[in-house]
Amino acid sequence: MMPEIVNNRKKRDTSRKRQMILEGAIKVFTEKGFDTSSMDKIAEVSGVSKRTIYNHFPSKESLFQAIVADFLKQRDEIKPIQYSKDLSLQEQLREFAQAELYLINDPVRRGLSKLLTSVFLMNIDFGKDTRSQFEPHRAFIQWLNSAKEDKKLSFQSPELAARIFYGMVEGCLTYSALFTDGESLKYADNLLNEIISTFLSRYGL
Amino acid sequence: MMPEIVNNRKKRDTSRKRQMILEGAIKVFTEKGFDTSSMDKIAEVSGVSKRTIYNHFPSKESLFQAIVADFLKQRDEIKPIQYSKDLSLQEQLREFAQAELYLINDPVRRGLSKLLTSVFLMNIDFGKDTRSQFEPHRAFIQWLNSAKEDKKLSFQSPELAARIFYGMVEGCLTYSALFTDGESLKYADNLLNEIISTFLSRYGL
DNA sequence: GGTTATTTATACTATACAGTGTAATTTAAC
DNA sequence: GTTAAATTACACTGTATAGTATAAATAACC
Repeated sequence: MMPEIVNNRKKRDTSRKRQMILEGAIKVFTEKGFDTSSMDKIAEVSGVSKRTIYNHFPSKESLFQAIVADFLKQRDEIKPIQYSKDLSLQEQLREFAQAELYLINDPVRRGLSKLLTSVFLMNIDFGKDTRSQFEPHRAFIQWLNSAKEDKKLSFQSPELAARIFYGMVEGCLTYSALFTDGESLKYADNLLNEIISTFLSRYGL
Repeated sequence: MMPEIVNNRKKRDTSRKRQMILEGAIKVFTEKGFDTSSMDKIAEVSGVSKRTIYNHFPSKESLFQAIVADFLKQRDEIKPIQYSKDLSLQEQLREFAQAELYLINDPVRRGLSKLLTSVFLMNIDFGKDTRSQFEPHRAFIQWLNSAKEDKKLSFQSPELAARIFYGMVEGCLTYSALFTDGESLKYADNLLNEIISTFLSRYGL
């Protein structure tokens, strides 16, 4: 954001401090979770005074929500995959899966994924937002239907096939990586190949 | 446990209160998580005085660990599946999956699963215990090898096949149920059939 | 019914922490 | 360099809560 003149008053650019706060807060929150993170600790790690945090965010919860919002926004910027007649199904499925893995390949994003997963699990209110996690299914279902029209796939229910694919990706890769702190990603290539092969064994033509 | 005589002193049976405490604590912990649960609240919900809790458990954390221990013990009592030449693969795979679903079919167990998943995610120390969650794979790998010898299955790597199966079950059913508070279990039958079909499409003979 | 382990009520300590008030200081825009 | 917004240091309030102390009440076992 650029500095603006409002009401004849100078406004300085505060985005740098804001960013420092967000980064520090991410470090602290992902280390130990929301409840056991103190604003004093966040201030210390951010290299910013506690008062400044409260100048930017009215409360600990709003700070957390800002982090969540940024994270979800970042995730939604992942490019949607369109069905392509030119690329093989394998290649396209791999791209779908890799978009899913984007969230857990980087340590910081993985930490946030862990944090949010943990919070969403125990918090009904937040949990509703998680439903949007299943929105990618919609795009994938369209992809499946396109592949079917293109006589490359065969299935009764696209919803069921979508669940199977994402279930494999999440169950074999995503959650596994969250629990092992990325350790399990060593085998990700093998597993992803196997997931795709399995999916195509079932639905391929 | 039966009352015992130790050091010539009478000991009364305290297991009833202990049980009340554990049940109350489970209610409170699963409602809001470890950190935001207070011992006063647990005492109130348990119908027991706070001092009594501390007579049974030296700290909040030890109370929590007692709950965890009970839960994991209960889970380990699930009967292991042996390969059978008489039952169809479908039937046997279904049993494996249903053993996995045992943990999330009941609301209380599901609440505990959510709680522990949430805690394990954010707590490295606890996380190690989670590895034992992958121990079931060992029995399943043996099962896979038996099925292979019996010329019913074909695969390169039993480890990979096992990951695929459990990945599907966990990704499609377990985690889904945790996030939707069991709502997603409505479709569990369809999904389980599809999982088994998919698995056998890939590895069946 | 007496003995005694267990439980309870109540009050308490100590600490951690979210959030605020304020005056001094720094910093960027002009 | 002046000005005002932004930041800082620091002291502070209020509240929540883990864990303790203790004396009285309860209940099980003989």
